[in-house]
Amino acid sequence: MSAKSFSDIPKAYNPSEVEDKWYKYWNDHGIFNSDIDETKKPYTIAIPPPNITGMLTMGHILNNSLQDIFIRTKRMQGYNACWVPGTDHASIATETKVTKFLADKQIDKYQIGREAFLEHCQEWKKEYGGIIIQQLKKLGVSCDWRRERFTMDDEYYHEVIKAFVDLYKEGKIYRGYRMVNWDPANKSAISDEEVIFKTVNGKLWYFKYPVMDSEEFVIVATTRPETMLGDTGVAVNPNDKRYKHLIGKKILLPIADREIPIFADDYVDMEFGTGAVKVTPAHDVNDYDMGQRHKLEMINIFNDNATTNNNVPEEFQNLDRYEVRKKVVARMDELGFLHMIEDYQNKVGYSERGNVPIEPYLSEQWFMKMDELAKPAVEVVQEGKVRFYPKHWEKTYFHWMEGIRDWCISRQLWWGHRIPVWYHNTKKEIYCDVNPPKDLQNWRQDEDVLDTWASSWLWAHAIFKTDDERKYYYPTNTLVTGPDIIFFWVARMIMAGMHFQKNIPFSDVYFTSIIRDSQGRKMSKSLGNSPDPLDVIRDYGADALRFTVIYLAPLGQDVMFSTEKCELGRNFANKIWNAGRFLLMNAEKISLNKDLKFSHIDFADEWIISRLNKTVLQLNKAMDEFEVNNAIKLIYSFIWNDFCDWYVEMIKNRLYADDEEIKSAVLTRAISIFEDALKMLHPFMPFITEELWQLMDERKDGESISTSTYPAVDEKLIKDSADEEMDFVKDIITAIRNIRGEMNIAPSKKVNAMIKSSSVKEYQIEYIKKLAKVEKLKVDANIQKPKASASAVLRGVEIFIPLEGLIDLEVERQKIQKEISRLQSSLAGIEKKLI
RNA sequence: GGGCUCUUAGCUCAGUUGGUUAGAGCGUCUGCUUGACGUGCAGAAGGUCAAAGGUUCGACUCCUUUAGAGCCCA
Repeated sequence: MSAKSFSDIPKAYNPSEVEDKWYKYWNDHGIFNSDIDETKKPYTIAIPPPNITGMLTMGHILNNSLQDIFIRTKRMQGYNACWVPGTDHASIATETKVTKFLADKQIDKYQIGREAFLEHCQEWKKEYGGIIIQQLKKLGVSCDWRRERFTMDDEYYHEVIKAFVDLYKEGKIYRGYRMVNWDPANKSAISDEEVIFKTVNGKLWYFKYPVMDSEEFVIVATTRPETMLGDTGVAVNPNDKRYKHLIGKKILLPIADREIPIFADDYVDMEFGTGAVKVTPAHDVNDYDMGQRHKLEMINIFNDNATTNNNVPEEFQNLDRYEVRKKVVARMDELGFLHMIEDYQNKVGYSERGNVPIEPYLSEQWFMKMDELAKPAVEVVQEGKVRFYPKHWEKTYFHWMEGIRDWCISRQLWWGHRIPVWYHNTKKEIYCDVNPPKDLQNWRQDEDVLDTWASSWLWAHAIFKTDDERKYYYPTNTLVTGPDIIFFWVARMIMAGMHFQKNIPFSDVYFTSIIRDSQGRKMSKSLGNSPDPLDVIRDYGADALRFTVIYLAPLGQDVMFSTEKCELGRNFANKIWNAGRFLLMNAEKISLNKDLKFSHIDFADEWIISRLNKTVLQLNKAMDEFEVNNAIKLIYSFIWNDFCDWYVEMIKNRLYADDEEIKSAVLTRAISIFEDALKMLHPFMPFITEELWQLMDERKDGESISTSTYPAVDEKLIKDSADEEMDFVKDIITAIRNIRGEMNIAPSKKVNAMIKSSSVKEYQIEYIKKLAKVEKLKVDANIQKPKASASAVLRGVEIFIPLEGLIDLEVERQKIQKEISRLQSSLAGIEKKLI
């Protein structure tokens, strides 16, 4: 065996030259591909499909680095590792984007119609939808790209429609006129999970409502005065003495001139406002419930874009909800019905995508019944068949599952999976099937599409096209995702898995950290505090970025990231590079011989071999427990502290000596240990490890560290005695270095040292001399401390270093005297304070 | 209002089932072109483990309370 020439290799590692080369190599040789192989155990990951409108963020970097670490580790450990990539169609996001894109070209979505619009969407997807995938490749992710899926691919589309039809036929999907969260910007319903509550500084308006056949008024407080136009009742608490006499009476609603009842309901909080509540059943969820209980009229006063409709007096019609608010308040004031206005902080629901306040709105929507679907999904987590990391997310999961409400799955959009329901033109018939009705001319299809999550909840199994594939690869093993989509996606995927596949979709869920900036703020586009990962990769290298993010991200903890922190990863890469460079430079002069790998072994070799095996053992344990952050710290410390700081320094004596066989044995062994270190590190930093591994030996075309054998642990080689001996020697060396530092002995000056001990072995002395820069080292159990010497005591031995001639004793004496005075005066000061 | 998480060195974080002297990286200070590496080497300083109480032979670790920060749900 012989290593490649290394003389012209630069002192500093340059990632950009290396990364693209190996990514292409891996792809060209199909390293990442996986096919059914019954002789191997599969290990499968389904990527959380990024949105086709998305751009690579630091969140993606963390998430996909983790998946790559898992999949590469298992691949090297001999599993049939399969990582399926893909994207989702992001109904609302894409439709918003394409609509805007067309509007910029003066094209109106409604004028061109559904079919033409969808063609534009497809084109847009072709043009921009793959950007994020290309960006991901820069990170080095080892997906099987032949398997790339999209949630609107034909097979996937069919799978989504089939799921709808099945659930419809089982009675789990129904259509209803219900109150939903309406996004007036997108003119679509959204699910509860897509509503984000924001605290806003608003007002509380107090209105005086005149009681009929009485001189009295009831004062009601509201944050949304405009909805009074749709009021159909006033509610009070049945126990409220203030209003008891009014229950059953009527109010003449101002402006609308409508007679509405005063009634009692337990829901009303006597403490809030005046204790009397105006009730608008068509525009508030709680009011809706009360309206149902008391059979109140429901008057919808808004159009789908949140302007007023013709259910309000003419002069208030066709106004935006905030304009009509002003107008109502002004009119109430004119009429003398405005009692007062207070400042008030309240929480307003905003649409996640549209970023406008949502409107509780009555409309015809499709819902999925969730209680029965949730049950098995709760059980598999309780039983530990699906495990969460960190475990505490289980509580959040159970809590949501227990209070789960029916899922509004219809969206008033065009881009997405169109609901497979047809209504007969003349008869009152509904048809639901994967295939359209045969006499299509007599039917019209439901206009709505499905919520994107109602397609991606099938992801874990729908990515596999054939039954054979599903049988082999499903359930997948590990899901890596953010806790922010635990309800949106994780919970629903478990439900889908249990319902459609009668099996869990994955056994382990790793919830990632949230990446924040150095001030702890969430990274966001609007703040502009998110670095572009591609810039970071260009400046530091993908390996350095991956390393840094993982090093900074302990399980379950947020990460404070800033680009400069990538120096950590870059420096580590450079360190490894130079360790490799050292070995290869020696390999140009020393011939290697694998037969000598375990010959001429001394305690330093035993120690590093012990450390290696122990590191792999701990590493395996950390990876099994998903402690990726611990794992990388183990590797880091093995490579930098054990291998570079100590072992490499310790083999130099033998490498620069004369015995060719010893030289060969030592270097061969060091390279072998280094190769194992590269293998351990490869899942974390794939590029630099591949580059060095390729340089360390002649490799055949198509060979890769990715498919080499993962280091195996030999527990017999883990020797506490070797660790102890090494620690002893290290402590002596450190103690001497310490004295040298304290005494200001120039590093270029050699010292003489004496160790009072009988336990220092002859063969350890050379190492101590070399690493502590000692000229003469005398070891004896009966040494007396010489005059004018510095000393240290450790582990039952005493070390003396005669200082005469090395330093100016008078100068040192003065220095020490000065220090004594300083300490004495500071002590006196402290004692004074204590009295 | 309910739930979850966090508070350890100047900063960002580790700290395994309670057990000698609480660790790392960055930053700071002192030295160093020592035949891989100044993206480096050697050495050093720096901590009442948020506060109080409790359990224990022993608490950063377990329990209770308090204060502060963040997230989720209502």
